[in-house]
Amino acid sequence: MEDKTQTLGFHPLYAQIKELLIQRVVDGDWRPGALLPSESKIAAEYEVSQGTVRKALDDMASEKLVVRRQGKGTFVSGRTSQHVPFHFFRLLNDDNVREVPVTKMINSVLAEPNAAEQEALGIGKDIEVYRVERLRYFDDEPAIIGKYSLRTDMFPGIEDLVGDKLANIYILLEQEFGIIVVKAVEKLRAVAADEHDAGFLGLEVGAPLLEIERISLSMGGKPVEFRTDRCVTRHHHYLSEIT
Amino acid sequence: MEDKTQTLGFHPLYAQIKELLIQRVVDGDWRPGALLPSESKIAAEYEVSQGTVRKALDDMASEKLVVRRQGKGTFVSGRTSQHVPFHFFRLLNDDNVREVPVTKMINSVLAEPNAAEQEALGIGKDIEVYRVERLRYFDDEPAIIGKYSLRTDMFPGIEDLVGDKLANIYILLEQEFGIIVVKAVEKLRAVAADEHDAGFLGLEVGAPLLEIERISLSMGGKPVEFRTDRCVTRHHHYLSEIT
DNA sequence: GAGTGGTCTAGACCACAAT
DNA sequence: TTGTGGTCTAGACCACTCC
Repeated sequence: MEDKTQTLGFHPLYAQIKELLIQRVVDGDWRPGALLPSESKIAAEYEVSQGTVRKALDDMASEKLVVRRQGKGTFVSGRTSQHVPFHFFRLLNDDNVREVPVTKMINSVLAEPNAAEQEALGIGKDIEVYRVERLRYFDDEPAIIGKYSLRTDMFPGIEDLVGDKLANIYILLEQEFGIIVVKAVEKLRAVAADEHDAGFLGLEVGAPLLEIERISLSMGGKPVEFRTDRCVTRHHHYLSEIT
Repeated sequence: MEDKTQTLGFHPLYAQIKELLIQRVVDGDWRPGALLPSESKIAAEYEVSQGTVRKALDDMASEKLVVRRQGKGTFVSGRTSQHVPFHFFRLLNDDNVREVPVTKMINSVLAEPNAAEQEALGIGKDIEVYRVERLRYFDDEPAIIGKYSLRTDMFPGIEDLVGDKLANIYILLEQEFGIIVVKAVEKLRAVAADEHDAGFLGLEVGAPLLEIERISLSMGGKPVEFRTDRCVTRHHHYLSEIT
């Protein structure tokens, strides 16, 4: 590491180290859940002090890109290795408990992306998406009807990975493709159930539903999934914490 | 600062410093927006190294309790001094722009708290709440009907501070009472408009509305406000970012 | 006991803001 | 020029995990 000072757009050393480390994860050098080299080894490799590496890793830990454990080491983030399989799932029941829904796939298709998918995923018509529609139950009651779309350029052959594996899509993306989803941006609206919703959810047409549109972003910052769910919020709510 | 090592429930020095500093803000030693002493002065006062103070302040900055500005100093957080007056307002229009609504007060009352208010604010019947109902407009269209309740034990005389000041309640709480709201926990549901909602919002009964229940927490961790809004999401949505 | 991350310290220098 | 926070370094020691 040279070039420690540069007045134009000053870029600290630790930030450069951080970017290099992130790049290596994105490139697949270290898979989700993998153990990174120790601080001192990384410091030696890049010829900086241990404190500088520490700042880079602490930064990454605060963004949940890695997990640090005293006495063990620093690990690439991963839903698999952590105990948070439903990290992005914000629906709680009225006792403030996160129930895990039972999922039933309705259908799936490889298709040219529609306008919404193109915009959300930042792709053109030339890249197909794999679109899955599914119904989810709480306590044998249908509660969520929705679909998600995955880009096939990043996930070739995704359409063949059917079955149980698709129950938790993020674990699948990690295990099969080494892609780590680190952030989700959601837009929420109240909508009236249409005939399609009402039929699957056992409601009257016009019943209020909570619509959740989600764009999931990988560690590299790329949008990888576009999802739309419509949820019955009679006995559940969406939890949002603002700080 | 003595007692630097203690095996049972090890509590690092910087965490102790952090707690002491927070307590001084909560106690009103430093008002919202105030300039804190420099790192070196704090370090000298508590007889620790500057690095330890730095860690405490960095921690506080990451929780948005203080704002650090190179060359100027460290400031107690405050919506007033910052440029984020609608920090907790998550409704955007469909162009992803945060419009500031026009607010019209409907009524206000000092009252014994109902069950929901008691639970949300963690108070008993003995502490009255000041309850304000209001209607908010986007582009002259009524869009949000709701009410908030403030505990009168923390905000004595709040009922006399009517008018413009109540448009932004959090700035009022900072300026008049020195209370800094640092966190909000919101529960969202889709509900059907009742006659009351429909009348104010110009909708049919049964129209879908996004209900937002909010509990606001002060820097000391006390719940200070309980709010319930019902929002028309025809041209707006609620933005939630999950990391 | 060896290795890891976590804490604490001390000092040098840089970038930024105000004077 | 002075004072602030920001970066970088080097070293000592502590707490945790595993062998």
